[in-house]
Amino acid sequence: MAKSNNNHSTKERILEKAESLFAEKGFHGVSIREITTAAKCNMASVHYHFNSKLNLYLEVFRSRWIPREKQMYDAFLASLEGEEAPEPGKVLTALANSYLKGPMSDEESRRHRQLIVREMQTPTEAFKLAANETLRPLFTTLYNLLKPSLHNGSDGNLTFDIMSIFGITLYLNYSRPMVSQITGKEYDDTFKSLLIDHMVRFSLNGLGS
Amino acid sequence: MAKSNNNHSTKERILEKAESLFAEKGFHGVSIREITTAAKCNMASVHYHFNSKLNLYLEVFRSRWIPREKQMYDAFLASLEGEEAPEPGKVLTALANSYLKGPMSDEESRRHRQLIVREMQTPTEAFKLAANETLRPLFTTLYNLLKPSLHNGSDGNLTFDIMSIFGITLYLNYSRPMVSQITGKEYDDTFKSLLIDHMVRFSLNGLGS
DNA sequence: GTCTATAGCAGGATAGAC
DNA sequence: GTCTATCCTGCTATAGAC
Repeated sequence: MAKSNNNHSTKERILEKAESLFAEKGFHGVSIREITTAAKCNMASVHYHFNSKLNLYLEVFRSRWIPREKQMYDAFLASLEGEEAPEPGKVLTALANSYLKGPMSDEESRRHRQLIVREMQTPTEAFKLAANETLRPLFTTLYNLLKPSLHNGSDGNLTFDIMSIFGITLYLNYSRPMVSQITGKEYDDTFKSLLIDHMVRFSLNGLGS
Repeated sequence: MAKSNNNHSTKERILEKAESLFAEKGFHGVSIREITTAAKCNMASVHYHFNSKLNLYLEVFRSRWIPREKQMYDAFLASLEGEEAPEPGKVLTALANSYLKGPMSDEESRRHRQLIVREMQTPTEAFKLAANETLRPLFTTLYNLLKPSLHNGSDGNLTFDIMSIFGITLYLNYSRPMVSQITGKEYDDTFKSLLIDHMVRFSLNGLGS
């Protein structure tokens, strides 16, 4: 299948550049030409390996996005060390560390979340994949972990709470340019850990626990 | 300029359909053909009235998005009735009612927020316009209204808090399909007021006041 | 498995009649 | 101000050599 004497086969290089460009510009904003130029190969390779542009896009999710998201989910579970009923503060800290820190570079994690936000706006088959294989399990786990700690036992509220925590997490992805544009201030080194601290504090307060 | 015997001139019909389609599919996802078919006029009209597709897109912001956002901002200010130091609960309730209820239909307000979220992901000239003319004033106003009530006097925290409130507000726009897809539950009539209640409660808690 | 060459089509933009 | 007709570019996809 892959050329055996290459660290990164053409197929892998295409997937990598495709993910990066789709995240940055969206499906319709990128051409196959652009992808293959970046991947230093010919346009025809995309059709040889993936049949079509749309299928390349879906393959980005299948072979890169979903496995990466599952890794973060596993890291999240692992950092709770199988505790029966961890406190909400511990749950949210574990969540933030696994999903916002994790092993990825800033750029990689930014792209990762850009892809799913684009899918939320204009869902394709990829969103169903992501929802069923990663988002729903995470939601269910969070729901079960947080439910016992709430004095206010309304299920509906907790559902919305978790959606808001998702929202903050995704949205903070875009905060750096926004904060600069809107407040005029500049953030750099400390920005990431500030975001994580904020996310934990705000969400924990938001839950009302 | 406009045909005087028409309630909605061709120019207006183009703007209206363009806004709707750009919101739904993004700039690159829509063709001029699609817009003019929906507006029941010919392709050449776009170039006659707007010179180019990009300029039509920008004009959607200039002549529709920004005035609408300003209306909501004014309604927000009006509902505070010039109080000196309203409590955070009152500020957030006014915010939610002006920005999430307001005079718009559900579909209209959904499109309104879709446009700005797309700009946050892939900013064009339109984002600068929106940031300078509407988002920054709103941010500054909220900052000044909320600052006196906080026991924790850190400026940086309040900046992030407001960004998170923006995030929740924008993200809840997409919640209905998300909640259904992820939880399997269905929401309908009561969904909107549930969202508003949730947004006020969660944000108020999040602020820690 | 990767390349060149090209088919075939859809896109934005323009010219000019009315 | 609105239309028809058309240009031309850039796109996806395919054929076929190596």
